Amino acid sequence: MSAPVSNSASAAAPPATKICFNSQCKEIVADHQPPRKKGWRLRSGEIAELCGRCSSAFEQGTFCETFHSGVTGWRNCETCRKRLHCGCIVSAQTYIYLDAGGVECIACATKSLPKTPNQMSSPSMLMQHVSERRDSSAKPWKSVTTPFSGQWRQAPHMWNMTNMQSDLQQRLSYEFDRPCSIERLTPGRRHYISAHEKNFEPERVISGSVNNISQDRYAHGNTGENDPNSTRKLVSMDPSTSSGFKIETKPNPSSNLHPLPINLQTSPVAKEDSSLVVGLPVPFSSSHGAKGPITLPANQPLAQVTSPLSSQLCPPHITEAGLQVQMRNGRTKGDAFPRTQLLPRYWPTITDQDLQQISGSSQTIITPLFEKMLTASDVARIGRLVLPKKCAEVYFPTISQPEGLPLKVQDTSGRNWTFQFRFWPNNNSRMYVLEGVTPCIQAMQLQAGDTVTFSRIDPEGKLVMGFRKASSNSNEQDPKTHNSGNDLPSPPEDQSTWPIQKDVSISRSLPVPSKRKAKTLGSKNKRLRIENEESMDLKLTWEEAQKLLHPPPNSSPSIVVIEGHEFEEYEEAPILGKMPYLTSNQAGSACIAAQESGGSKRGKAKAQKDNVEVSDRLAALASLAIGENLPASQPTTKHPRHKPGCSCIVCIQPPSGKGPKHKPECNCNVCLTVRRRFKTLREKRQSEKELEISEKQPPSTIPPSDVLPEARTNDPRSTGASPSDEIPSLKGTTNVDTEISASPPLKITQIDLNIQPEREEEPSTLQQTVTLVPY
DNA sequence: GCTTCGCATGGAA
DNA sequence: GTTCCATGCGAAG
Repeated sequence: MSAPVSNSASAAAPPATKICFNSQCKEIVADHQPPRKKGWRLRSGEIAELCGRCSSAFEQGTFCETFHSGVTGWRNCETCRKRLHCGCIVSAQTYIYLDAGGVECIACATKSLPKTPNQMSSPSMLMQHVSERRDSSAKPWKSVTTPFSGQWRQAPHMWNMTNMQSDLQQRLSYEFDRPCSIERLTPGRRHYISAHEKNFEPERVISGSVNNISQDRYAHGNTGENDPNSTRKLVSMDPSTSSGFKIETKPNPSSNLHPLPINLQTSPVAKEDSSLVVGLPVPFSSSHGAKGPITLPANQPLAQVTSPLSSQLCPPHITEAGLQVQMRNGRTKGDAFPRTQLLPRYWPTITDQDLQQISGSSQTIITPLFEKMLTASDVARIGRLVLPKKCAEVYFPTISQPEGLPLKVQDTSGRNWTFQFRFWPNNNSRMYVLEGVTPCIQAMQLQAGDTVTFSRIDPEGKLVMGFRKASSNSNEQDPKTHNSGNDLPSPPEDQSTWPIQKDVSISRSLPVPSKRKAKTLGSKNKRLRIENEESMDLKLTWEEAQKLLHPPPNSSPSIVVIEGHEFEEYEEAPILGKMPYLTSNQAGSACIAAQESGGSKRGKAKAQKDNVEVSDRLAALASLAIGENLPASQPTTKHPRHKPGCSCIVCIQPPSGKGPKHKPECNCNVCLTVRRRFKTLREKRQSEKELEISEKQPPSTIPPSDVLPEARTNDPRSTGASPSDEIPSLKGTTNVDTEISASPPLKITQIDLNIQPEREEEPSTLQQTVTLVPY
C-alpha cells in the first residue's frame, strides 16, 4: 500500500491551513485559498484533501503514475494492458479483480457492460457486475442479467475503502458468483455476512425492486437486526417467503459477525424477468444400461444465476413459479420441480464447519443438496436408506430401471463408498433407496435421528455425504458417542433461529416412534417395540410401578444401611402387586397369585409356575425396573426361591459385599427405583401424617415441620435442591456391612411397603415394613 | 433359522 | 383424496 497516510488533514496543520494529503506533495493549502480539491475516500470515510495539482492528477487518473511509480503493486489491465496500481487506495476505484485472475481497468470493464438505470451507480457495483460478467464468461454456464444485478448500491462511506473492496471482491467472487445452487460456497471462505456489512443500511444498499423487498421484509419484522443476538448467518430456505429462502441468523455468541437483514422475496420485476436463471441441479441423465459407479458430473447440472444475491441465496432446487429455469442442457426443471414440492425437512443446513469438514481446505465448491434424518429403517442392518423421492429425482441420476445405478459417494473423512441407487415401484410411484449403506452408517456411527447431508463438490462433481449427529443438537449428548471428528456444530439452544425452520422438535430429536398399529411382531421387534413405545407407558406409570412392589409374605427382612438409610433386604423376591388393569390378566404375576392364595403350597407352586409366564407387560415392567444394562444385573443365588436368571430388583442386587458401589449420582435403574420408592413412600407417609394430624388439630396450627421433621429437613423440595442431589444413592452392598456398624442412630420412619392404594383400608396382615429415612 | 429382496401397508403430511 | 415414506412382511436364497 503506497497511499499516503502520514498526512492528516486536521492533525498537524494549524486550523487555518492544511497540508495536501499527498505525502509526496506536502503543499500547504490555506483555508483562504480556493476550495481544496477532493481526492479519494479514506478509510475513515472522509475524503482526502489535495492541493490543486495533486487533485488534478487524481482526477486525470495519473496520481499513482505520478507519485507511486516507484512503488510496488503495478499490474496491467488484462484487456488494454494499461498499468494499474493495485492495492493502492488511490487507484482502488480504477480497476477490478478478475475472477480468473488478473485485473482489468474500469474503462475496459465498463465498455462491455450495458448500463441501465439504477445500475452502475458506483464503481464498486460496477466491479461486482463486471466480475459477474467475467466470471460468467469464463464459465460455460448461461449467464443472464437479472434485475438483481447491479442492485447493490454503494454505501459511499464504506465502499471506497480498499479493504472493503478487497473483501467485497472476494465475496463477490466466492459467494455471489457461485454457479448457482443454494449457496455456492468455497470452503474456508466466510459465507456469513462479514462484520462491516452490519453497517449497511438496507434501504441504502438495496435499491429498486430489491429495496422494496427489503422494506417488505422489514415490514414483516423479519430482519436480522431485530435480534441483536443473531450474529450468525446461514442461507436457508424459508417456506414462509415467496422465494422460499432467506438469510437466517443464528445466535452465535462466539461470533463477531453481524447479520445483514436481507430477504430476497421475489420482486415483481424478478418474476417478470424471464431471463433470470435459477441454478438447479439437473437430474443426471444416465443411460439405463450404465453400471459403472458414477459421480455427479461437475457443473453439468448447474445453471448460473448472475445476480449476486440470487446466486448467493438460491437453493439448488428453488424455482420461483414465475421464473424460467433454464438448464444448460436445455431442460427446464422449474415446472417439474417447484421448490414447494420438496419438504422443508430435506432442505440442507450447512455451516462453515460443514464445508470445512466436507472439503477440507481445497478450493472446492460445495453445493448442499439435501439432508435427511435417519430413521430406524435407514440405519437398520438391512442397509437401505430411503431417499426422499424429490431429492432423489432431482439430485441423483435419473434411473428408469428398478435396479438403478451404483452411486459413488464420498464421506466427510474422504472415504469412498458405492451405494446402489435404485427404486421400487410403489403405489404408482417410486420409492428411492440407497442400498448398501450399512458399512457407511456403521463407520460413521450413525443412529436413528442423526442426519445425513448430501452435497456435491465441484468441480469434481463428487457426491459427498456428511452427517450430523443428533446428539450434537442436544445437551444430552453422550460425549462418548459424539464423534468430534465428524460432528457438526450444534445448533444454538434457541432453535427457533436455526436456519431451517422445520419442526425443530422433530428434526432435532430422535424420531418419534410411529403410532402405527402394532402388527404381528417378531421377538426382536417386540423387544424393540417395548423399549420404544411401551417404555413410554411404563415411564408414565412409575408411581404405579413403585406401588406394585411388596415384600414377600412371611419373610423376615435383614436390615442394611446404605448411606445412612436403612433398608430391609428380603431373601425372597418382592411381590409385584397387581394393578387394576392386570387383575384380569391371567398371566398376572406369581406374586399376586401367591399373595392372593394366602401362601398355600398350591398357590406357591402355581406362583412359581406363573412366575415364568408373566405377561409381557409385567415382564417389561420388571425388565425396566431392573434395567438391562445394570452393572449388577447378574442373577444371584441369595434368593433361592427365584429361578436362575431372575432379574427382579432383589435378585439383581449382588450379595452383600460383592457388588459394585453405586455412586451418589448413580442413575442406574436400581438407584432410580429406590429413589422413586423413597419419594413415593415419603410423600405418602407425609400426607398420611399430615392428614392424621390435621384431623386432631387445626391445620393452621400445625406446621409441616412438626409433622415430619426428618422429611422436612431432607426434603429437596424444601431446600430447593434437585432430587438427585438429595436422594441417597445405593452404594451397593459392598459397603453396607461397614456402614451398618458405622451408621449413627437414626430416627426410623417405618412405612408399610405393602400398602396397596386400592386396598388401603385393609390393614396389612403381613407385617412387612420397609425402614427408611425420608430424604 | 437367518439374511436379503421386493413389495405392500398404512400413518402422516 | 393424493402422495410420500417408514416399516412390515412374505418369498427366496
